[in-house]
Amino acid sequence: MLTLSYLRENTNDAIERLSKRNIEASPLLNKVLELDSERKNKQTEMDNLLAEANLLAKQIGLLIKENKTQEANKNKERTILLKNNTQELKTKITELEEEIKSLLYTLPNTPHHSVPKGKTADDNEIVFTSGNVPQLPEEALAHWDLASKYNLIDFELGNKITGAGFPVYTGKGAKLQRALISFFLDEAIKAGYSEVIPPLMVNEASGYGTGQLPDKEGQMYHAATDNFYLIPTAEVPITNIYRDVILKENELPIKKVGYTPCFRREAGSYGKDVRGLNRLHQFDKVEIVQIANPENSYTILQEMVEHVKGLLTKLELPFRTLKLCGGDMGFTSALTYDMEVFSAAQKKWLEVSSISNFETFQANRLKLRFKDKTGKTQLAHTLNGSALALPRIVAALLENNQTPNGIKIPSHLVPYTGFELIN
RNA sequence: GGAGAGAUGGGUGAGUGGCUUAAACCAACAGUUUGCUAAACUGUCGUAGGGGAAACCUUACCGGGGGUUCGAAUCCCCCUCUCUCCGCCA
Repeated sequence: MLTLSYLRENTNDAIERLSKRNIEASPLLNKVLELDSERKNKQTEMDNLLAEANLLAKQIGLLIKENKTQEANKNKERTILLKNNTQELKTKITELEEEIKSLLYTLPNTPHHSVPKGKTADDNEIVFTSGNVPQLPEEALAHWDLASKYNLIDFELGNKITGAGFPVYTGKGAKLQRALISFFLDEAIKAGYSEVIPPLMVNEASGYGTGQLPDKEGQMYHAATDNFYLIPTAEVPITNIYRDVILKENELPIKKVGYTPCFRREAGSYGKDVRGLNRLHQFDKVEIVQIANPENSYTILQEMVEHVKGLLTKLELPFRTLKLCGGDMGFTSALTYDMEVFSAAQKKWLEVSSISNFETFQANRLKLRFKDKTGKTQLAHTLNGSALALPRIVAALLENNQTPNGIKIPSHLVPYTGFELIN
């Protein structure tokens, strides 16, 4: 949620930035500012009445002690009158606050000034490309065929146990999952992140904190009896560690990494690019999260991008980095880089990571703040990125590294798998 | 699932209707002293809203929501959570 003070003081800046998302925000912002100033007036009015009532209440106490009952009763009448008036004001103020909040909830984050204009994924900017696209022979197999040829993943079995999008990994397929998870975690720890294993279900407050609620309610699995949500990403529980927290400046940046399964309903995306590992309801992901001083959060974003590039390089996968355009960026992000690997048999770029700076958008909802040098409390910046999401990495590894003798494991991964070849 | 006890500031913890402007201690921060560290001493030390150029003034907040009262951390009702014991169970 954008902060009111930012919108008040930088109205035109906000309108300009939001226009990159193809949003005409000025009518809504004017409405918000109008309601806000009305709220302030009512607040002042109410405070004055309450101040007088507080004073009278104190006097009544003294008067009763001195047995001046008559005067005390006179004051009582006046106080009752004041209280009645404050109650109306209170109701009005609450209404105004609710209205402002519900309007603000509909506004996405303001894009960073470097975000390109654009409407769809086609308008994203390719900022970096690495590695050569492998040329596979005619008879090369897609990963779902390789998965069944070598007994790595059983999609049908998952279908039986749960449903579509819940694969069962078996044998070397299972070991490969575990190897990738350990590799990603170790690399992150080497880069200074500290590991956490968070809960896989979160309560409503956490969902609101990172912005999945109320925006993407339908995308999360919901355990209705207890009103818990299955996490769509480790970002939710890990960032919420710092909900309602005031950090010291010297504690920043905070760097956390966590592996979790992720659960996504993917409502509305059936039938489109869902074959094999391309889109699942449950998948594994290692997530990096940082909480940063606003002064250097964009340096940190670059550092996170470099970290993920390093992972893909070590896995010897051809990849490219995209800077997302305004129209394709997530609701809560100010700047997002996507990482895509090339899956050689499908002949497609697959998104395997999304790295974003949310600036204060999440921190505002989370009430995640720090005390700066001058002793002032201000909102921190939150950032996160996948490092990495497993299924599409596996898809690319299987397809790109297939040979007549089997599938070759990249050398950096061999210490984790314990085998060099899947055959 | 059953029974009981609780929830007060960064922490411990006092506070049963006005003397609370939430005590006291600890932690933290700044300073004095010191060759350095420690100790001691002095001071500062919640969050949010409103007013003000500022000093400052003011309002709300003692798990959450409602109520009683001129006045509530304190009394009443509802909810949530935590702890202890019992039952079930990895």
